[in-house]
Amino acid sequence: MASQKEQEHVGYDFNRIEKKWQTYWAKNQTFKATNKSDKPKFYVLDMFPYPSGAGLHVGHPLGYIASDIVARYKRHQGFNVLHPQGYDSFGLPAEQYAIQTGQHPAKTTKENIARYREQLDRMGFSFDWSREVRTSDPSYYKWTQWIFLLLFDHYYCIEADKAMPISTLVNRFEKEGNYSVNAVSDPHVPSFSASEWNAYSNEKQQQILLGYRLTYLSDTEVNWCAALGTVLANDEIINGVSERGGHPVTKKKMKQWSMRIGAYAERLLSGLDRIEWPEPLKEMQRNWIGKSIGAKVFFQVEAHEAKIEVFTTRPDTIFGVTFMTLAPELELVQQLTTPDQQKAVEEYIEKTRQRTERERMADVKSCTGVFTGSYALHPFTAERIPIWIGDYVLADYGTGAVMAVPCGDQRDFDFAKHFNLPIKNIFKSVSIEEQAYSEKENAVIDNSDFLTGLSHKEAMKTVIAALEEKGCGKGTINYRLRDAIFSRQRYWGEPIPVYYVKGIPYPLSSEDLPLELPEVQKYLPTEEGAPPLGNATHWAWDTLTKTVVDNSLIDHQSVFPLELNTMPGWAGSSWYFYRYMDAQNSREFVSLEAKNYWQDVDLYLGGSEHATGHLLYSRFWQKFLFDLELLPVDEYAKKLINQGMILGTSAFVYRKSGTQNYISKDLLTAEDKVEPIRVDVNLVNSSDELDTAAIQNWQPQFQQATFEYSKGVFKVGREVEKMSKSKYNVVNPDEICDQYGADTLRMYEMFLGPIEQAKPWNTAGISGVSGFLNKFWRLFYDDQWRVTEAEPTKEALKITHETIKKITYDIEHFSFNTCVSSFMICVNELHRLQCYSRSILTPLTVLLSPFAPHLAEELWENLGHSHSLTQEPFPVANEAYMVEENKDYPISFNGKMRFTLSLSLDLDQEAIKKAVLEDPRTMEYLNGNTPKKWIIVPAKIINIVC
RNA sequence: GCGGGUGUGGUGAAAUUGGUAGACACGCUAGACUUAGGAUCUAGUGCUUCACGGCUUGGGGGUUCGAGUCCCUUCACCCGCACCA
Repeated sequence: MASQKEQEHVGYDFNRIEKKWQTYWAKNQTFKATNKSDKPKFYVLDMFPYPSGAGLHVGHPLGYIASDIVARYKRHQGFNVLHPQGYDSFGLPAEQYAIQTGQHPAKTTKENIARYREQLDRMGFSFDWSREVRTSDPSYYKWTQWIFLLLFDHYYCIEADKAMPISTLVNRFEKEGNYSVNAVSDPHVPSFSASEWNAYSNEKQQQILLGYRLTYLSDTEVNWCAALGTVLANDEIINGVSERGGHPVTKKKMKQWSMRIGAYAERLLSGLDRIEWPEPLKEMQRNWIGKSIGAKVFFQVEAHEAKIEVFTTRPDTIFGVTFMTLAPELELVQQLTTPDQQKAVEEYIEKTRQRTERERMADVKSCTGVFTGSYALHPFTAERIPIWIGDYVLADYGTGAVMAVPCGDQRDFDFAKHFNLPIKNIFKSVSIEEQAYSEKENAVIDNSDFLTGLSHKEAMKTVIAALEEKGCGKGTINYRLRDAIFSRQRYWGEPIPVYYVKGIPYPLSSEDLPLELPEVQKYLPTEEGAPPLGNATHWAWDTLTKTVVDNSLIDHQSVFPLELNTMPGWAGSSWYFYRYMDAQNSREFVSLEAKNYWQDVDLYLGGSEHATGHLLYSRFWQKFLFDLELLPVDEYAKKLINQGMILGTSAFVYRKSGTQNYISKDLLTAEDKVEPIRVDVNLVNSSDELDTAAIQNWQPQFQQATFEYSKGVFKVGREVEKMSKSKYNVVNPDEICDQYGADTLRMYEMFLGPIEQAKPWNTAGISGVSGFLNKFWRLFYDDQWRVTEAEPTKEALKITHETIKKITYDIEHFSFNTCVSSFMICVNELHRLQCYSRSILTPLTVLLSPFAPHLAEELWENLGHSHSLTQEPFPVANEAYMVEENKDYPISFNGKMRFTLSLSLDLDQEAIKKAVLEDPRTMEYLNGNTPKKWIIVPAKIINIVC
């Protein structure tokens, strides 16, 4: 049998061993975590995968391997480890597959999950599968919907700086109106007294309350992707096109659910300082939140009731204002436009509306705008300031209006130059002939009435005080973070548990959750253009009659009384790490005992691509649930590591234009006109040589192909890019497991390089790791059992303890690649020393187990143990074994005596000091012409002190 | 444009606080054993030189007895944000 022959030279039978131990672990529930333990807890979490139809490729397990090493290591260290896994199983691909094939997304999702599970199991991960979650499972999304209802039922109180029940807000409105209420709200909420509030109709009251709720329904300018038929969140758009599919995105006004994440902007920002997340990722979140400190200024419009509110970070430059610019989308624009400018303004608005996001972004340089015909009055000088509109001003940042100070802002400067508007210099001894002067530090304000002569800092203070006193401005902090759109026009997502009466949304009772997805005939929008759930009319009425107690509250006139949109992908992933703590609980989202015991995630592993999506939204929900005292901490992950992506190495063949003739890469010349064509990387060997026979069966287009070989081989071109099915560069972990075994795959992925680095997959080096595991095996077996009871030599002890020390240190620092190297050195040494001593091999087996768990278990059993080594204490290095008798150790000597030994032995520092001072070489150094700052401690000193 | 990161042999990469640069592995070269194999083992392998030696961490400069590591400057590549007032 071929496989037997293979095993013969491979050394150990990984197929048998891996299957054996995977079965053993499953049967004995070896990795099941308990929610009660005397041991300290440790929670290691992976970002759960979306189960796509393509299955796992070798890039996916990278993070899982790293986290598994940590989980197993921590178990050895005596921790009660929670290491769960689940599936983020709502999502677009399953739905698009459903549209094409009519297969229910639940069915394909289930199949994909089964496939994922099979692949994950093969790699020997120590997941506690009894805690598995699936976001698309009603028993899970029940609680996602429940959290939605909580958000609906709360508002953000600025005084308390936390979320509070909407009922307390209603109480205040009834007693005092909203004049003194300090809450985060929609800017359009009117001011009212208690008597006005009490006189409002229920609809009006509900409308107002929506302006306060942490999730709310509003007409929002959204990113509409026509090709996908849905809206997209800002983080789902990359370079102006949809992240998924790369379709164009335009602005559109729609009634949408949003999440008032802006209320948490400051806490999301300050919380970053308390968590150990990668600095670049924190920086990304800081940028996304985009805090800027400045002021709001109100400009009275001449001969008009309206005031224009602007936000500026440079109120100190207010005397440099020569015009104002409004975003074209602003409603105010209609009111301000004078009759003779009407036509121009309308045309301009229409033009900007039609531009896609991408066009607008691509075209940053051109300067466009129109004069509205109106003027504003300067708050201090009452000068007339022309009001323009221009699409360089964004409607959804700040107030959508800017006071233009061309001398201090380059964009205002360019606009002024382009439209020949005046430019006034308010900076002392600075030329603004060529460009604006945007420097803050050295600016001295000039030509500015009471601000003249002040520095930027002083002027800021003075002008804000003056504005506030005059009642035409206010110091303000502005955030770039925008409220997150929460509605998706999709089928395969959590239904939003809301019904409508006269257009006003009311929540379903939490008793009636989950609101389950209905069966539908088709997964496309209805003919009226409503989302797919619009196809399930009977479902809507059934739900209402079953759940809404008061029949009179049901709007029988409505065409469709239930919410048709579903939740976005990030809803289910924003809290799943708490569900793992108590996954089976049907009464609570997580029990008090479970959350109090596990508290939070100690180590979270995942990709940095979630920086401004999942990782920000989940922090937001965390803080909200913390405010409600439903969670014990307000940051859920103490430490986060971004594993780098494993990239594919695509292969290309070159076809001579217009022919079926392919030419080997090394024969290509610059004159050749060729088209590069991707071919399956599995048909190419590690020397970039293509199997030209196999490729003719791969795709029909190659059946007629002729190949121009070079020295008998056909070379392909290579390019590193993202691993993806469509690029034919996917390497399947199953194949690696078949050929080398899971332990080899695990160690090789770690060996590839630092965990945080992106790196191309390359199978070439795997034989080194495979060889190492066989060498390890051969310390135990070489035709026969060779473990001895002999006392190890000093040398063997030294290398062993050095290895233990190094690997412990490296695991703690997530430097798994160097761990593998240390193992290799150790095993090579032991072979050289012919050391097969049980007292050496026993600790090494435990040491290896986080990396190559199957092999370690097998060897452990062969060493005579009847139980799994999972809970075995991790070996501890004894550094006394590491001292070499005839080696000198450097000690640094920085003026003062300061000892830095490469060993952390518990040495008598005073004794060393004395010995060093007495050593003749010390005086030699100290008296030498070139004073050295470091000296060598002779080995004998260490020996003396030891 | 702004913010962040990375540059070390043919390749992936090591180098705890500044202290023998290139550990470990792939690849390559030679050899041993072989029922000739993608097994195992030994030796060699940064560049340069016959050799002694010299040079070497993208380039240039600085601090230091000593710099891959710290500082300045410059170049290249990667990632994120992008008219944010």
